[in-house]
Amino acid sequence: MSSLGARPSDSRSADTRRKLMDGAIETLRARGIAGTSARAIAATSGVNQALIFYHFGSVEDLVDVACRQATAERVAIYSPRFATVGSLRALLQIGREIREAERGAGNIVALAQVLAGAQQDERLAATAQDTLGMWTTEIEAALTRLTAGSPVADVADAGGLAQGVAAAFIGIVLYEVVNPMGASAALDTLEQLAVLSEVIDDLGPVARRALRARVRRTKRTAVPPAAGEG
Amino acid sequence: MSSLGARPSDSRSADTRRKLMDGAIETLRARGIAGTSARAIAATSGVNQALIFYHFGSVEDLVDVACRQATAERVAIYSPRFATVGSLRALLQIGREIREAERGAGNIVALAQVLAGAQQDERLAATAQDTLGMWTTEIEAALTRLTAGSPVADVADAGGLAQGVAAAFIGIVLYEVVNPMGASAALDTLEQLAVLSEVIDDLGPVARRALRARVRRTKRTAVPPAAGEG
DNA sequence: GTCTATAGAGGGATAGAC
DNA sequence: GTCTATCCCTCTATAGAC
Repeated sequence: MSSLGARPSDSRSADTRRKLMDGAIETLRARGIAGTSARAIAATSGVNQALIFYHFGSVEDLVDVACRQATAERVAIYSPRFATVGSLRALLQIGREIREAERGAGNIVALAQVLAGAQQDERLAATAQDTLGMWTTEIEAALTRLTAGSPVADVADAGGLAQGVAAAFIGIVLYEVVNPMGASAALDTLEQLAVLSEVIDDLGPVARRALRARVRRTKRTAVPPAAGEG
Repeated sequence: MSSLGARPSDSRSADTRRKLMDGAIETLRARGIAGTSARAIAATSGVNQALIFYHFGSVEDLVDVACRQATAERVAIYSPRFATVGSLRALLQIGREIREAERGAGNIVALAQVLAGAQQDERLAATAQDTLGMWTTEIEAALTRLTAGSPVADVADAGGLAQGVAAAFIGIVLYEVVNPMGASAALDTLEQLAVLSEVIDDLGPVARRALRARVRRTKRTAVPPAAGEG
């Protein structure tokens, strides 16, 4: 109301908070979990270092809030596409686009860093669980819808598959910096496995029934030991 | 020869180097890439901090040498099994056992930390590339052998699949701390996808030929867009 | 709400005694 | 080859001026 005196929800304050949250993600991306210090975030944000503690209490708290916010925004962008995607390959295509977009903006890379830090820090573990959960929820819903009635659904439950896909995605993003060609090949392979599932869905009813029966039978058998083992 | 005066290759020196290499891996596992300092490694190893710089030059150099050595030793243990494994499911079973064994010793967890650090550090990137390469070489050889003549080989090249499997494995190991149940479900799902490939291999020649033709056709078609997209 | 300055802990790396 | 002691840097977090 008054032109002087900042209110708690002042736009200047909100602006500072926003700059720090963006700066935290950018710092995670560019300098990793080990390099994400209060000083580094402040420098990236163009904000005084002491304001991190004034607004968020600690660096960890800032990282937590920033990741939740950034991930929620990213997921919201892709959510309509997850909800309407028409095939497993198209789902993987969304994955490719997210990966491409993230090469610039870098939110997945930031999440990967948080996940690495989560191994030693319960605070970061909670952040990682919740933010990754935002993605897996979308993926699981899409997978459930797309595999309904397919023999693939007999073989893999959507929840486990979604978590596996998300974890694999993180691994591939990390691996990409080390070996860009390898990461590409890995994604191509995932896509081709999706082709396989489409092919299976397109089989005639007779072949499909035979396949389904065989899946049930094979799932019950033990893993055959390798040659030379007891 | 003489009982006094340490030679360069003295057993005491070798012992110190060994303690530091083991300590570096253990520190990576327990405290993460961010917590792997010279002081922390020295404390874990029970060795004076200054000896890290005397023997290895820098902390990064020690981490590099330690990872290469530890990974080579681990790979050597599993190499005979990779070489004789008889099915994709049995291959995944090896993966499960490695994961179980690593939960205690922690070499894969250490590699995951190096991979996270590799995003910002070229030295660690080289370490990560080479050590992960030791694993993917084994996996690729096994996959090439196991998918020879199978329709799966038409769909996924062994190199890309091996890199994808290794990257996914790292992702799952990282995810495990955050969500143990989810990581288990992810591995179960991978195993069940392997079942699917066995089922495909067991199809009769007619169904197999049809499958193969359809794979070729589908690989050429574009991804159908989701509803509501341009 | 934002800033400067600083306390106090921990970091890499080295000098020099033994 | 090993150890102590130390330099100088960066870190988190806070106190206090504005």
